[in-house]
Amino acid sequence: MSLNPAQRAAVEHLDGPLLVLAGAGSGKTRVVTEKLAWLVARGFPPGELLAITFTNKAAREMRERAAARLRGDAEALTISTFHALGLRLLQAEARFAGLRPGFTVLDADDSLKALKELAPAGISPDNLYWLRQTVSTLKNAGMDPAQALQAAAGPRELQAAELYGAYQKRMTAWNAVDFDDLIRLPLAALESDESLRGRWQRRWRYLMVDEYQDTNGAQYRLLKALAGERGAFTAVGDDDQSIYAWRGADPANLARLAQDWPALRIVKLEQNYRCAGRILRAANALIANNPRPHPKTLWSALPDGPPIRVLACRDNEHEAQRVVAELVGRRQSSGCRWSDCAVLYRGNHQARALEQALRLAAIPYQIAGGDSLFDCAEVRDALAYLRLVANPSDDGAFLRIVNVPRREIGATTLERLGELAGRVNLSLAQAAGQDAALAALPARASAGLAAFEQQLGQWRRRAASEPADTLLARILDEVDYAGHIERSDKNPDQRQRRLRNLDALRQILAGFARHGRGGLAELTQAVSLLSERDQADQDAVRLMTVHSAKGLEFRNVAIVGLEDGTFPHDAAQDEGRVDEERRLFYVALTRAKEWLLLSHSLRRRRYGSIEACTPSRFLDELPAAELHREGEDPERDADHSRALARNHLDRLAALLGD
DNA sequence: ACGATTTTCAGCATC
DNA sequence: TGAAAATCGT
Repeated sequence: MSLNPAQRAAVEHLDGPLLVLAGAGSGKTRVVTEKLAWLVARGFPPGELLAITFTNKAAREMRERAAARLRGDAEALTISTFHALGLRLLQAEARFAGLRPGFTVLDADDSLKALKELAPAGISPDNLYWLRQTVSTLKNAGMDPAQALQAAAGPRELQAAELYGAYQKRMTAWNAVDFDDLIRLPLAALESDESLRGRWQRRWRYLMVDEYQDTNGAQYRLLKALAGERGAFTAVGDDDQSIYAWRGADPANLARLAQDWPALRIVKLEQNYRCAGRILRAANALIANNPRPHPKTLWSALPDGPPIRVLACRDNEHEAQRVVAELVGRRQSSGCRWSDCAVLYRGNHQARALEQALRLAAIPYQIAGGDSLFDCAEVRDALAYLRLVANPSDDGAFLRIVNVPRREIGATTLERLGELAGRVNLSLAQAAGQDAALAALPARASAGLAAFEQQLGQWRRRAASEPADTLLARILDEVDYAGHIERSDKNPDQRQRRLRNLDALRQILAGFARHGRGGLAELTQAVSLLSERDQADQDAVRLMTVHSAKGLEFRNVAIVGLEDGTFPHDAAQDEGRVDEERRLFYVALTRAKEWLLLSHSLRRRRYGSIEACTPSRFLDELPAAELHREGEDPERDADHSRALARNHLDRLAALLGD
């Protein structure tokens, strides 16, 4: 299949900066991979091409597509998330950021803990939340603590700036950075040092940025610093799919491109290769209600497809049952797999009713999103052990596991140890290895600490020769972590799950170790950036929020909970936020390739009480001619019950057959 | 210091 | 409604 004219123009434009406004399903990933291939064909060494994405998943997918297209050349490409790129810069230029090699990358949880300790005692959660948000905003504006202090406009801002300073001081002491620093510190280094900037600008001769509309201020400046005057880059994005403003994404970065590079060329990709004609017309009509600086009209050469149906249901249980019944019917009539079906919703809690209905119907399902492997306490504990082995100054890791499993080292001991460590400018783990510090503590406490320190020393010696996964297994065994799980968790299923999680982590580490390069420090740094969810390729209906469906496509899509207050969400009252809700609904609609089902209920249980609700205003923005609105239909429900029963019997027969 | 009970609160979620 | 945090009672 060849490229269409717009795609070709995007691929072959080399003369100056390019912004590709890629509509939903317009073959954006294809353009990116083709462009990489084209650049290589034009004589760009693959090692000097850089493609930036936002998620590890997107990076992995792009790497796969590039490998399929470019074969061996793909290995030399740099395909990386913004944060992994920042980490790479920071590892290479650690001293510019005042870091020692082998620094730690703290995840959100650990950095919050640090912040909490530095905030005034007894601070209200609201205030803490605000402070954390503000510190993060300051960092994403590229400000350092001194600049933040200068810019502080009121007493609250001043408090935030002071907290930022204390926090950053602690991070330096820990030889640690947080996620925001992975952008901010390389950016500060590049912006302040011209020769450094020149060096990195020469390192990559051409840049590609995916999902450009999701960039925040700091990411934009990083891109600008790397691209430099010559503007050798292609940014690919879709302003109509900008749904992360609440997370700091700044759509104004689109306009900023044209300001900073007047030679910017804009190419629109408007042919959609994904959605049936009807679905696309509905999506176009909806998004036309938004203010749009670069209006696009998507068109599709695909057939119209089946009608788009709108179900009015009694309540959300009824809604879930009807949607599930429709999926059963759709599967039977179209012969699709369960995994061709997705049910999308606005908020995670809406999954519950669907889950119940699917379980009742014995249909396999898979809930995407939610908790990743790296959110589990046991995995975080295990990583903390490795971090501490790799980096004795990692106080965060030390505090996390010094008493897990129990070593009779309580808060009082740690406070004393902290004091002593601070006085001689050592980390907690280092202080625990000093006789002088130990002598100042009660005998029982110092004995426990000394024993722990000794164990650490042994692991550290092992770490030189042993791969991380075996080392981890050894550590967990020696501290009897299994026993700790046994004691702390009463539920046997939970215990099983925890052990499995640890095993999964070990396999990930083994995978990393097999790929070779890097010591334990590099490895723990890299792992802390992962948040991969194991997406087994099972044949199951996908349940997910619209946000997590972005970038995906399914033959059959149901969107539930289309009620005012749910979608658009209550909290999006002011117009600007309704626009983003509308884009979100636009994203939801354009996930569907063939079949689209929309549903809303007339009553909804909300915070315990039941209330009546009206259909989403977005439904009225869709062209009525493309919709089949259906109320309750007892006859159809009866049909569906029969279909469900048949489905049960089929499954039973299949089970017995095996 | 811990487990049981009461109160509170409610969005999406990347690295 | 239900989960998580806060508080109570030992």
